[in-house]
Parts: sequence; structure tokens; C-alpha cells
Amino acid sequence: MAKNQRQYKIAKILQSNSVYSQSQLVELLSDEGVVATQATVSRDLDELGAIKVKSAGGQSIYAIPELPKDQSSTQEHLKRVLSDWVVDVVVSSVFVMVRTPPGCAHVVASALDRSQMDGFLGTVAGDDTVLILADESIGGAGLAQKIASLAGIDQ
Amino acid sequence: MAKNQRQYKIAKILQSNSVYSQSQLVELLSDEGVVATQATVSRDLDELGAIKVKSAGGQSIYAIPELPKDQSSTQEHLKRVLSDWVVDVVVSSVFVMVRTPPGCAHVVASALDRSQMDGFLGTVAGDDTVLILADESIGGAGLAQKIASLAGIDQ
DNA sequence: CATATCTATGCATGAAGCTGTATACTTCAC
DNA sequence: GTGAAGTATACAGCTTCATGCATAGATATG
Repeated sequence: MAKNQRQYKIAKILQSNSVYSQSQLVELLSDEGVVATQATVSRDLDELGAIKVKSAGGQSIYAIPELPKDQSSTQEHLKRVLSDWVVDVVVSSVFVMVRTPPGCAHVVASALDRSQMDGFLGTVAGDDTVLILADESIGGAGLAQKIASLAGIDQ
Repeated sequence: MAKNQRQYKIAKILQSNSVYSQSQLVELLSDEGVVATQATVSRDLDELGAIKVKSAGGQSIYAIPELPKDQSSTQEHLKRVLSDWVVDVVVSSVFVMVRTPPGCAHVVASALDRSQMDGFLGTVAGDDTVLILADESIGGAGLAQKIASLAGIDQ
């Protein structure tokens, strides 16, 4: 049972149950054959971006925001994705081209889209290449430097 | 300097140099500021699927096959991608729907496309969902079982 | 065939990631 | 304010992954 799989199950449980506490969630996971402690669950909820919202009954329950915009990527997460998956960064005018191993462009594009990075306007991802548009205030070179730095490819 | 980044550099070096030996490659990498031993390079070349081909001069040089078809995914690699990134597997008729963490569908689809798995016809990948078409000999259920097993989600 | 060169790999080690335990910290109810 | 309940996190330990060292195995050359 990998961590991703457990977190997916947590997301599913929160969608179909009113969960008031982490210990309750530990039990619901256990009912599905997933063993985890409160500590692990606390960390998972944090990574999933779960928050407590007021339910119709007035109590606080856990929920994960649905809109992609609300699932913004933390700097830490972005740095991790970039350092794992970005292998080269090239500039052309207001464009930054990022190379990845085969099949991994979309992971990078997705993380960038959710990062709300300054100077970043948008991406187009292929199989192993992401084309990124920078705004004029920072320019392609400035954004490339930022991305390369996060990816650990200082030049 | 992550492993992916070093392997990308190796691929680039092989494209623009005639590399006869791994010790030569170690030196060329060192010229680019990448420190690695012959042992590491041997493993990298294996993972990159590099082979030795006869050059115009009659000597053997390293090259990486260019066509995606030739970069077929090993069972080991496929298993690893699936266990890391597949969080749920659902069947519908001749379709198998695979769920992944946000942004990771394409990695999974790409690995499946390159795996040449029996009974597998093709994929369509979104952000966190891959739709897979199975052929009738194995059916959606059969293929789902296979994928779930590789992903470590036996049910 | 013998030897030099090249390549692959067993083993040990260190780093990174993840998890549980214990407990510090925070929040809630009375 | 106090105590109970809930949540976060420091620390230790385990697992996995990647790498180098040393050398076994494979290949090329004379």
C-alpha cells in the first residue's frame, strides 16, 4: 500500500463520510484494510490540502477543496517535482523550454500551473518537453533562472 | 545533480560525440562538471537502453535508439511506474480506468504505451485519469487485474 | 592463447523518504 | 480556568534507492 494509494483512499473517504477527527479517519481507513496511525493521517491530510469546514450540522469536518486553483502547489512540492523531473532548461525570448524524461512533461506542467509562480503565464506540455510562457516583467531568462534553480540545475 | 539530469546529459553527449568506451564517457561527463564512475555510467547506459553500433569508421560506438518503439519499457520499469503512480483501477466493459495523483496520468499512459503489454490496445490520458482500451481476448476485467497486480492493488 | 581493455555486478555505505512512538501544542467544552 | 480531545511534530528506526569500490566476467588485440 503506497502512500499515494492511501491518500487517494483518504480523499474518497472524506467525500462520502463526515469525518470529525483524525482518529475517526484512522478507523475508517482500517475498515478498508489500510493501517496507519494518527500521525501519518495528520501528515496525509496536510499534503492533500485538507481543511476543516463547517458541516450542515454546525460541526467541523474535513474536506479537500475541489477546484484545481485551490489545490495550489507549495514551494516545497514544486521544488521536489522540478528537481526530480526537470533535466534541462532552455530560453528563447519570452519562452522557457523545459526538458524531462520521456512521459514526464505533464507532471512538471501541472505542478507549475498550480504553483502560482510570479512571472509565469502558462504551459503547453508534450511527452518530454514543456513550453512555458513568461510575462514581460521577468522575461524568459528570469523565469528560466528561477526554474533551473528550483530544479537544482544552476548554470 | 540528480540521476535523471545526468542521464539526459549522457544522451546528449552520445548524440554529439563518438563514444567508444565508458571511461571515455566518464571523462566527457567530467568535462561538463558531472562526476560519476564507470560503474554508474554502465548502469545509466543500461537504463537508457544504449547499445553499441558500428560507426562509419568501423568501430563500435554507443548510441541510444531514437524511435519510441525501440525504447520499450521493461516489466520492471512498468511495475515501478504503476506502483508509484496508480492509485485506483476500475473496469467498464472493454475499458479500464486508472486513477493517479493530479498531473500524473501521462507518465502512466506513456509507460503503458511503451510496455507492449498483451491485451492492451491504447490509452487516453487526462490529468489524473487514464482510459485504457483492452482487446476482447483478455477483456477489461482481465487487463484491470493485470494492471492492479502490477500496481500492488490486488483486490 | 595470453594479455590488455572494457563492461557488468556484488557488496557496503550514505542519503532520502516514510512511518510509528511519544509528547508538545492547540482547540474545544464545561 | 481546567481538563479532555484533537492535532502537529521531534526523534528514531526501517526501507528503498543510488553510488563507489573492487573485482568477476566479457571482449578485443597481438
